[in-house]
Amino acid sequence: MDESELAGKGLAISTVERETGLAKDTLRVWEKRYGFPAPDRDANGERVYSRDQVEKLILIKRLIDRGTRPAKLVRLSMEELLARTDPGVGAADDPPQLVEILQLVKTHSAVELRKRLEQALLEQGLEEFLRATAAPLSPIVGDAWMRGEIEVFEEHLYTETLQILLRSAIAAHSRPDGAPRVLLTTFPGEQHILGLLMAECMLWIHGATCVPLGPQTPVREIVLAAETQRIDVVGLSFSPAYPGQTAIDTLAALRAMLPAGTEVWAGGSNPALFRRRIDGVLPVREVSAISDAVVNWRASQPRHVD
Amino acid sequence: MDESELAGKGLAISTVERETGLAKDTLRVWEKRYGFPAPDRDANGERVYSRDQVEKLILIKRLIDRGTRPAKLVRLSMEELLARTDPGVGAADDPPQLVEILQLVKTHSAVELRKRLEQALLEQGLEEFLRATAAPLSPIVGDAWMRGEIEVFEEHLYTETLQILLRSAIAAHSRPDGAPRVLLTTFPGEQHILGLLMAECMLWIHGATCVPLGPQTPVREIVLAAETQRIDVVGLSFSPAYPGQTAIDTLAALRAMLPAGTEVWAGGSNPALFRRRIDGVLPVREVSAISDAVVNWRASQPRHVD
DNA sequence: TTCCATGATTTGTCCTAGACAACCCTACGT
DNA sequence: ACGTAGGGTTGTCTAGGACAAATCATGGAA
Repeated sequence: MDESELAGKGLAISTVERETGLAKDTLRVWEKRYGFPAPDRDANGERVYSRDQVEKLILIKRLIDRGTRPAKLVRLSMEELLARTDPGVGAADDPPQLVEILQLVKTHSAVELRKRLEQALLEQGLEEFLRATAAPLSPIVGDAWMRGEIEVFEEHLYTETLQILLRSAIAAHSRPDGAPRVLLTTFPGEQHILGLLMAECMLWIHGATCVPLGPQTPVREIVLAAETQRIDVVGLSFSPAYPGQTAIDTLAALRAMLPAGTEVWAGGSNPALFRRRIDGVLPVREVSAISDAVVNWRASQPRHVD
Repeated sequence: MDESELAGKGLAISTVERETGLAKDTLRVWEKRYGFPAPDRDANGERVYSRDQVEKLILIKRLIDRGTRPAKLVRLSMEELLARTDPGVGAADDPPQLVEILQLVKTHSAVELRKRLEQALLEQGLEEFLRATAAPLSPIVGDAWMRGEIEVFEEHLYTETLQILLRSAIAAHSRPDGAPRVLLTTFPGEQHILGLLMAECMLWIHGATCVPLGPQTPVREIVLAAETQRIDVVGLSFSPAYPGQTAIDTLAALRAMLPAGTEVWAGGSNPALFRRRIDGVLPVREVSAISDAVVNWRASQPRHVD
C-alpha cells in the first residue's frame, strides 16, 4: 500500500502528496498537461517519484502560494525557479540583526539561536520583539529555505525555538481577563500556529483575554465554542499554503453562523485575505495592527470602556 | 471548487476528507461496496454529504483506528456504533480524580480546568502527574467524545490547556544537558504532539537533553538533524489515527538510514507499534517506560555513565 | 489615458470503473 | 499447539474525461 521511501527507491504518489501539499489529482493532471513531474513506474505501473522531482515540486508549490501561476513555473528548470525566489526583499535589505539570527539557523546552532532570540526579546521587549524580529523573520527563513540555504529540519528547529520562547513569555505572567475575549484557532487543514501564537502575545500585551483552541477547529465547533465561552472576537490565522478560495468561503460561512455581535479577525501571510474585502471580516495585515484592532474594538463597544 | 458548508447545504467530498481523515478514494469505494455513506448529489452530480453522515464517518474512523474492521462497522446504525464505544474502561472504573477533571471538560470551564490541572501537577509532582493524570486522561477524553458526551472544541480546549501546562513546567526551569541527547518529532501526517510533549517532560525529569523538532519531519530531515545535532536517540510518537503500516515501513526506513549507534524509540497509543516487534526500534508502551529506557540506555553506553 | 465588461484560457477538483497487492482471518494439516 | 495455505477484505492506484470557477486578455466607453 505505502512504502514511503525504502532505501532511496523513490516515493509513492501518496507520500509526494503529503510532502508537497499537492493533491494526487493535481500531480496526475500536471503530468498529463505539462509533462512534469514525469515519474518512473514500478512493476505495477504505479508512479515512483525521485527525490529531485519532489524537491522541485515543493519549490513550485511555494512559488504558486506566493501568487505565480503554474503554467509559468512547471516547465521551468530548477535554476530558473531559483531565480524567481528572490522576493524583492533581498538578504542585503534585511536588518543586520535578522541576518545574524538567520546565520544561526543556517548553522543549526540550537543553543546559540535560543540565546540570541532570548536576548533580543529582553532588549526589545515583547511587543517590539514581535514587530521587529519574530514577524519579519518567518518569511526570511522561508525564503532562505527556498534558495536551498537552510534545511527543513533547521526551519523546524527555528519554529520550535521561537514557539517555546513566545509561549513561556506569556505563561510566565498571570493571564489578563480584560475585554475583548478572543478565541484563537485555525480552520481544518491549516497547521501553522506561529501566527496564532504571535497574535496571542500581542493580545496579551494589550490586556485582552485569549482562549486558544489550537489548530484545525471545524467551523461548527468554532461557533459552539464562541457561544459557550462568551467570545467577542474570533481570530483566525492563514499561512500562504492555505488555499485562498477555501479561506474566503469558510470565513463567509463562519461569519454567517456567528452572532452579529461577534467579530471575525483574519490574519497571516496568505495573500487571499487582502486581495478583496470579505464581508464582516477584519483583515489583519501585520501583528502590530492587532493593537489598533483592539483599540478600535473597545471604542466601538457602547459603554464598556475600561 | 470548494464551498465548505455554505448555510448548511452539506459538505463537499474534500471537506469530508479533511474532517474525517478518510481519503476521497476510500469514501467512494465504501459507497460502492457497503452503500454507506450515501451522499446526495448536487446539480453537477457531485457528492454532498450531510452533517449526520460525517459524524457517523468520524465515529467509524475512530473505531477502525482502534482495531475493528470496516465491514463490521460501516453497515451498523449510529446506536450500534455507540454501543461499541465502550472500550472496556468504563467511566465507573476510572479514578474519581480523572472523572472529576473530565467533568470540567464537559462543562467547558476553561479556567476551572486549568486550575484543577495545575493543582494536580503541584500535588503529584510532574512525573506522577504524567503517569497518573495526563497520560490516562487522553483516552478517557477521546472516548467521552466518541460517546457524544463532549464536543470537539472541548477536546481542543483540554488539549491546549494541558499543552500549555506541560510546556511551562519544562520552560520554567533550566534545561539539562545530560545524556542521552534525544530528538523528538513525528512523521509527516502525524500532527498530534501531546505524546511528544509528555515524553519531553519525562526525559527532562531524568536529565536527558531534548531537541524538539515539532511535528511532521520527513525521514531524510530527521537523519540530517540527528547527525548535525549529535543525537543519541530519535523519539517518535504515533496517535491511533496514524496508518499503522506506514508507521512500520517508515520506521524501518528511518532505522536503515540512521547510524547504528543512534537508537530509535517509538511511542504513542497506535496499536501497530506493539503488535509485532520492529527491528532496531524500541517500542515505548507508557510514558513511565521512558525512565527505564533512559536507564537502560545509560547502562548500555561503554564508559559514559554519569 | 483609465475603467469596466466580456470572452478565452487556465486550473483544480470531481466523476466512473476497474485493477491489484497487502493485509486479516480461517481452516487445515503436521 | 504451531505454522501454513487459501480466500475474503480493504485501501490505494490507474485511466480518461468533464466542468465550474478563477484569471488573464481584449476591446469599448468615459
